[in-house]
Amino acid sequence: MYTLAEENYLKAIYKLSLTDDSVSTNQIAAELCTKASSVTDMLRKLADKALVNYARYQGVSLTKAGNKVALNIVRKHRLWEYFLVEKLNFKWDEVHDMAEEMEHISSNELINRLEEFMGYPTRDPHGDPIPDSHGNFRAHDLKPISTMPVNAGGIISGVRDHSAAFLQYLEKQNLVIGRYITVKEIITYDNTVVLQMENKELQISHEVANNLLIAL
Amino acid sequence: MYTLAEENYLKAIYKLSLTDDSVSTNQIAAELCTKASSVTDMLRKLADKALVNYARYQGVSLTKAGNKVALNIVRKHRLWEYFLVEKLNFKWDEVHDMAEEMEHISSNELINRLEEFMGYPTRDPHGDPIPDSHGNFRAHDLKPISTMPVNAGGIISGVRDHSAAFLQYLEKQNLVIGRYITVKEIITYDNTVVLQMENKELQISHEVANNLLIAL
DNA sequence: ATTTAAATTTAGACTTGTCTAAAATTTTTA
DNA sequence: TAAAAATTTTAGACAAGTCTAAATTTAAAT
Ligand SMILES: [Mn+2]
Ligand SMILES: [Mn+2]
Ligand SMILES: [Mn+2]
Ligand SMILES: [Mn+2]
Repeated sequence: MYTLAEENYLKAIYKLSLTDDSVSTNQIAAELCTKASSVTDMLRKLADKALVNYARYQGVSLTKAGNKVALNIVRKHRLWEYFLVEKLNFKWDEVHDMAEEMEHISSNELINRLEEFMGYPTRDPHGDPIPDSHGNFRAHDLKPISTMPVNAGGIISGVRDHSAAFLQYLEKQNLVIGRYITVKEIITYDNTVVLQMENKELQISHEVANNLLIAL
Repeated sequence: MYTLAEENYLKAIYKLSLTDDSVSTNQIAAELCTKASSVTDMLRKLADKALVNYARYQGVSLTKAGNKVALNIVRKHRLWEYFLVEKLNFKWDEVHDMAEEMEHISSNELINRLEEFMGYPTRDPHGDPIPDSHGNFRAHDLKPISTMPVNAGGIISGVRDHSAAFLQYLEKQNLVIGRYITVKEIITYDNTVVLQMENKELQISHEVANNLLIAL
């Protein structure tokens, strides 16, 4: 239905739209590791197909149709990531690039059957919600550990940084999805957070605390 | 590593090489539903990359390197088909087009894990052999039913025609992989073959008998 | 309110893969 | 073996997607 490039642009705009209302040409270029001029060309094409609202120099947003396409790609990406981790025993830091290819397999019937095969999971390995076949999902309220007060506790439920390096660090420290932690102390000097975990105490930098999400 | 187009050409040449020693431009064009001029262009590129032996007007064959690439694509195609049928409950006539896309997912680690997950199957849903990770497979000796003499028996083990229409017909008649049949009679008028199956007698046309394979 | 800087778009070019139409080569047939 | 037919290749064009460099527009700073 849509080309690989179109799908990647729509997904990038979707992702950037989560934090910004209108998305800029340069933001998209950075997200896709491409050049602003290439982005402009594609935005014209997507606007012609009524997938984005675009007026030159004014930024871009997804139309209803564009949002639907983007959500379906996100759905496929996250279901394949779940498959790779739960069925093929990959680690959570290994699956992104593979899912990046697999999300473009066109058949919706295939992805629906895969979803059924896996028992209708609602979160991918990184804690991100998996849209159902109608594009609906429950966006859970998460906040970074860096915003928690001393003595507050919660369950690790997501990450902001999906890089392999960060995920590997978390895994090593046992900071994985589902684990309960409490904030024991915040060191004012550099905002290092001292966490109390099940059996040990652990200090994490503000940077890490800012990228690790807790369920409200 | 290789583009989608390159992979499709290599696979087509591989397939055609099974019956012919040297493959012609027109054969490839027919196989890929493209034009002879497009094929010529690609053959030059593949020859530059040392994936095919090509001298203009002389036909083409795969080099060792090209054969290895082609076999890996065939391996992926057949493992994904097996997955779709055995794990996601698709019918054998529904999986080809999906596998046609999935065979281009690049990760070999992924396909090796998938193979392990499924218990190292050796045949795809259509009876075709699945090459292992080194490209080795046992090419079984099969012959069409149309070559069997009266009273000969054997196990249905493969098909020559992979079209959905043919596969659906076979399924309907219970002529599926693994079933034992004997040739009861051959009607000389039009070479219709009368089969004795477990519980019933069935007449199949010469055309069908020619596309349905029995293990020797 | 100008000037400067940053962001964005346009112009023009390039690559991959495809096509049609014409030319060249090989194969077939007479 | 020479003409006819079929196959294959070349020439030239096009669409998708990308890039660099230059021009335009918007935003920021004097
Ligand atoms: Mn991912
Ligand atoms: Mn994810
Ligand atoms: Mn197939
Ligand atoms: Mn098959």
